Amino acid sequence: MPARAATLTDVAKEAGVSLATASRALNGSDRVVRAELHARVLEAANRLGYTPNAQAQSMARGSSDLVGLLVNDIADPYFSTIAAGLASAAEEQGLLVMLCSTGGDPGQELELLAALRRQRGRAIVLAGSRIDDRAHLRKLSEQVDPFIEAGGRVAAISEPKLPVDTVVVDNKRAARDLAVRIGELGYRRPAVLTGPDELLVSRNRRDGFAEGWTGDAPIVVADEFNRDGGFNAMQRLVDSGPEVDCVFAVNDLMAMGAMAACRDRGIEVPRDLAVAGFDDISTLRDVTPALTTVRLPLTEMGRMALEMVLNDPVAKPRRRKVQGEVIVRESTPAR
Amino acid sequence: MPARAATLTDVAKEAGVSLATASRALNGSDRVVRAELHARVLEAANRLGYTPNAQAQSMARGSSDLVGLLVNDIADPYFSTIAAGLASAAEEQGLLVMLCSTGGDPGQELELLAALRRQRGRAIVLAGSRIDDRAHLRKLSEQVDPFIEAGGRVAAISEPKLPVDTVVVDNKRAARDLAVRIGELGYRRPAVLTGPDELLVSRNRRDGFAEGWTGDAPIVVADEFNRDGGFNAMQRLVDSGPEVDCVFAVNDLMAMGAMAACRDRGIEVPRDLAVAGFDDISTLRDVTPALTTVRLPLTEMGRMALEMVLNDPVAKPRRRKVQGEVIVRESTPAR
DNA sequence: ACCGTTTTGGTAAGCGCTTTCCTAAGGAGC
DNA sequence: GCTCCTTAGGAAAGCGCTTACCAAAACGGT
Repeated sequence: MPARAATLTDVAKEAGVSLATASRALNGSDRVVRAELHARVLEAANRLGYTPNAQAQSMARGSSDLVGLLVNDIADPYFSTIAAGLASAAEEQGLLVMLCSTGGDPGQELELLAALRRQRGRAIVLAGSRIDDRAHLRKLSEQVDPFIEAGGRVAAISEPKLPVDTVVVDNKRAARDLAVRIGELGYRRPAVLTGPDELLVSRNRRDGFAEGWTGDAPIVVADEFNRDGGFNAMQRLVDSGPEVDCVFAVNDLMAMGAMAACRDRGIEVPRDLAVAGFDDISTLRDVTPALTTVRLPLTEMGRMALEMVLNDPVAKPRRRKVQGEVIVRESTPAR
Repeated sequence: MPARAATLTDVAKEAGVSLATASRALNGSDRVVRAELHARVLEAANRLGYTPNAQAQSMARGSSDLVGLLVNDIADPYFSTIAAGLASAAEEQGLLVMLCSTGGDPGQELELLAALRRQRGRAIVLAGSRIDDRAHLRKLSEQVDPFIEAGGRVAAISEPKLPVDTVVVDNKRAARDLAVRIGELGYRRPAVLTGPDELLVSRNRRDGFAEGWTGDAPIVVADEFNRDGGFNAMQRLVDSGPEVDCVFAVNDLMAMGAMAACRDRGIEVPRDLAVAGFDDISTLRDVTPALTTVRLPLTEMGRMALEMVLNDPVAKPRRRKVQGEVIVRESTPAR
């Protein structure tokens, strides 16, 4: 028993036909093979348990059926939901997804992007949050540009900082809408728990909220862009003791952290303090009090990105704006 | 400007050396290249923006740096956490992960497994929950066996139904432990919300709980293995109106659904009814009431699977048992 | 000065496919 | 019966690499 898989050559030999015929019979081609031979080849392939070698096919055909997906953290429900959408769309197209998780580290992001490039996939989707760092953006471009130059396709799901097709969430506007609704509900003194300043998502959500807010400028507390960041930011906010009747955390995970911090401090949500989040993570839809948030079509965004990246390339990068929908729930009752 | 990436041949030409020398200089080899030539090649590669073609390398070397990961649903936090662990371990090894999400459909699983096989990755990790279906298991084996025969490696994270290295969660025992704790806390009439009977995880958790329970056999209500399943099962349980003081949902998502159903029906958790889950999904650690559950080292399990699958193959499939840890929280207060 | 070892660069044979060309055979048309 | 198409199989040239294998040069020892 050979420790190697059957090759097309083996199949051809077994069927008593030429390599070319075997190829034509098995792996779709416009050329027709006589029915009898066709059957013989199929049978031989079956007998040998032949599976085409996709790598060799890509080489020979000059086109691969792999697409790369680069996310900040696949364990984060935001990204895993996007990934699910993209993966299901990819599957429909007969494509395979190569997944990379950067951990939010720009250096890592570059390295993984390079790895993805090496694989010569058909396309790469960048779903990491963009960081406002010119040097890093330039380095990204240095990877992305030649890949595109060589016929690869790239799309992003993020703030539109790279000159590629981008699914861009209108964070600012959604946050503005949220601020307006919060105001309408009768709140007067909001605080914003935000992520690091370099993170564009975080910044835009914060700024959007501030824009939409008509009263005094909200207090802003920054920390990490995750659950613990929300927890810590909330603690600091409480400790610094300003009067606040409502807290907007720039994502649902931070909001959960914030609510946990409230619990620790004996603050009851929403009686003593209202809380709102952003993203509408599905896993969190059943928490109590139900979280006011901004719903994003995450699955759809994954699909859209794949669709864009497979479309015929156009000279000018497309932008596809996605609007978030404010969902008011119990965590911000009318005052 | 050519619409194709620079190849090693281009680099060799540019540097005025042979293809072999360029290869040796750029892509690690035991053969040494004189410093001067080495520098010249590096420079040329740089000038041309050369990126090795990983597919071609795999072909030539006869070994790839891709590993496949097959999960039920990457949007499910259970799997996305495992994926995160596996991805980070893969990254450390310089491997790339190909991700497939089956949606729990066995047919899909087979198809995606075939796709993964075609890619001739170094290894494949099956993280889907095993279904108790001989025919399907046989079909899986028909894909797995030849892949292994041909030098591929396969591991699973699931119930040990396939003859491959497996990370197996001791679901039965953990559920038993949980049942014991629930009993100790003073509960007398538990119900179990379980998934479909074919799903082994679900069955083992249910059976384990029953084993550990010393009183009358718990009522069992089956539905889907997800949030909505928990919701529906809970509704049915309530409507059928038996006396129950505690509900064990076989995973956290079902538990969340169950709690939501309780809320709908005006049942207060944990005052009127206690609820426990399984998995300890990190996103849900801050819900109120805090959920009693069984903690699983999901990230670690992903890493373990990769480690196993990269280890030297041994004749006998290894089993690496993982124990869950019962975490009692507010949702099951002592009575 | 000579022979046996190291270096170290190059040549060419693959890896498993697809696809272009070529050629032989069969059919149509007159 | 002959030419002109059409059809279908096969030979072989790649795709972009790695890696035997070979050969030339440099080196060491005597």
